[in-house]
Amino acid sequence: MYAAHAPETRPATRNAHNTGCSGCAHAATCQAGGYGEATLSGLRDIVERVGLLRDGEYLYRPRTPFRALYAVQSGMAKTVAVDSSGREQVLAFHLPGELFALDAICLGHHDNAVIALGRTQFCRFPFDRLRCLTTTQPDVQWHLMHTMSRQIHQQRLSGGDYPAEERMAAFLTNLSDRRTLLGLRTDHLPLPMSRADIGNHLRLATETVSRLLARFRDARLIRVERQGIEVLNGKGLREIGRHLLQA
Amino acid sequence: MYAAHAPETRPATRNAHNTGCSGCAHAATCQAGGYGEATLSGLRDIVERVGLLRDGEYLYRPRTPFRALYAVQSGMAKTVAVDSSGREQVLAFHLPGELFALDAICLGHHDNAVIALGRTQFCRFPFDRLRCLTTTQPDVQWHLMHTMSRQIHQQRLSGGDYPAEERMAAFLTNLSDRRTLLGLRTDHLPLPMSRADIGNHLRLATETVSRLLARFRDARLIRVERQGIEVLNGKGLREIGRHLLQA
DNA sequence: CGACTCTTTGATCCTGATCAACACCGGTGG
DNA sequence: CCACCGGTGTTGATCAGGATCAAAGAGTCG
Repeated sequence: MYAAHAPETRPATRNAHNTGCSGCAHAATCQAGGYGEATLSGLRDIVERVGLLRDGEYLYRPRTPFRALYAVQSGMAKTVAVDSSGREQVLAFHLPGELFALDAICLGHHDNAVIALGRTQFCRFPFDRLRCLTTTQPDVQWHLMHTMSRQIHQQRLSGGDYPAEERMAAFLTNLSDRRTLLGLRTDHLPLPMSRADIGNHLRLATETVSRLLARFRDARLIRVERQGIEVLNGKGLREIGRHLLQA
Repeated sequence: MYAAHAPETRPATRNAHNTGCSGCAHAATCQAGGYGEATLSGLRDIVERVGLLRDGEYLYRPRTPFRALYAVQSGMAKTVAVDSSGREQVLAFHLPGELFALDAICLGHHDNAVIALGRTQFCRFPFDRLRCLTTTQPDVQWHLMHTMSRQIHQQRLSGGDYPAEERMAAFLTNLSDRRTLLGLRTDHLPLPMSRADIGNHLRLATETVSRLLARFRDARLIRVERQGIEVLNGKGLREIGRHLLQA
């Protein structure tokens, strides 16, 4: 609950006409609106901007009606599910351009929460408009399906039964790879989430996260900072996590 | 490897005109072709039947080009991924009517295998025809998206960090619930997969699977048989796995 | 029947969780 | 400016859930 101190927020939603994708640093690689720039331009017309949200603020909460898909525009966010006993599970961390809330389509409402990690802005794709688009533009439809397929594919990796060290290394390498796709630096990985969040996501105790980072530090693989790490030996890190990667 | 003894098979593919969905016991509840019977009839025209495959035979293997989506028609199947070190991971078990291979859409090829558990028949939906359908029939498109969303949603459950006993109970209850949807008996659950498969899927050693089943037996929750279990107290089972269920 | 595989049960071990204590940082107010 | 304070991160000591090792029982198929 440490990062969820903010009360229910109704963040400002501005129309895209003010802030189109043309000014977005990730427009070219955005999984939500990007890819073929000309062909998918329909998406750019329906996108809205949400935010700015600050650390710990909610984009949406469980039991909220499903109205739109989202992507991070800048910053970072986490998806958190809460089970019947109140235990939280960090399902994913989202980087700019990565589409989420796809799981809510079949339910009609969100059954998990999305919370900003640090100052974060979002792109919002109203679903009714999206449905109109997909019926008229087959490539938008195809693109969405592609994205959903990718998500089904990716999730399978996180289920595996691998030692803690390998899961940790794979997690960091995966983050690095996703940043590469976005054209961001990979010698330094910001980790705006808490150690508890990382541990929860990887099924590890926070103490174990600390210890593993310390172990990687002692092996000269990384330099540990409070809100991130500096990658000294990405190859070595990838080697440790290789079994979990690229499937 | 015990259940993968069969050599590469080229199972007979018959056209649907011979064996339409009208004769299928699961037509009404089939997640692939069913739901609205009249509206989605387009799917019925493109479906082909594959099989009969026997225990351990492959429907497809990794690195096979992606040409179609599949569903189980009768019997049961498992999806198995193999990582770079050769270790296998059982990603899912498939019951009749459940669509799979959705993860291959984004890759263009299958990166895991589907293997029959006992005598099993499959429905095959050629993807090029499916794409044609979705462009002309919005409800087919919507249906597919719905199914993919559901799969994204479901998978998140299997990632959680819960004690072995809860995972096992949740697994059995989940199987039971899925059978309920299909209108099948739930007082007896066939388990045509090996204990090793179950354990792999749940991140448990086969010995632990055995011990947990024995524990449930001693608690009068189930009666253990070789290829399945008899459910004596489904409520009790659900109670143990409640944290993992229904999210 | 006999060879083989799968399952069950028991004994021991080990990875990572839990418990505990301390260090660090950021903010607040004296 | 520094003392204080609460939240977060690190490190050490102990514990336990489930893995692994080992061996015997139960189907299955020749």
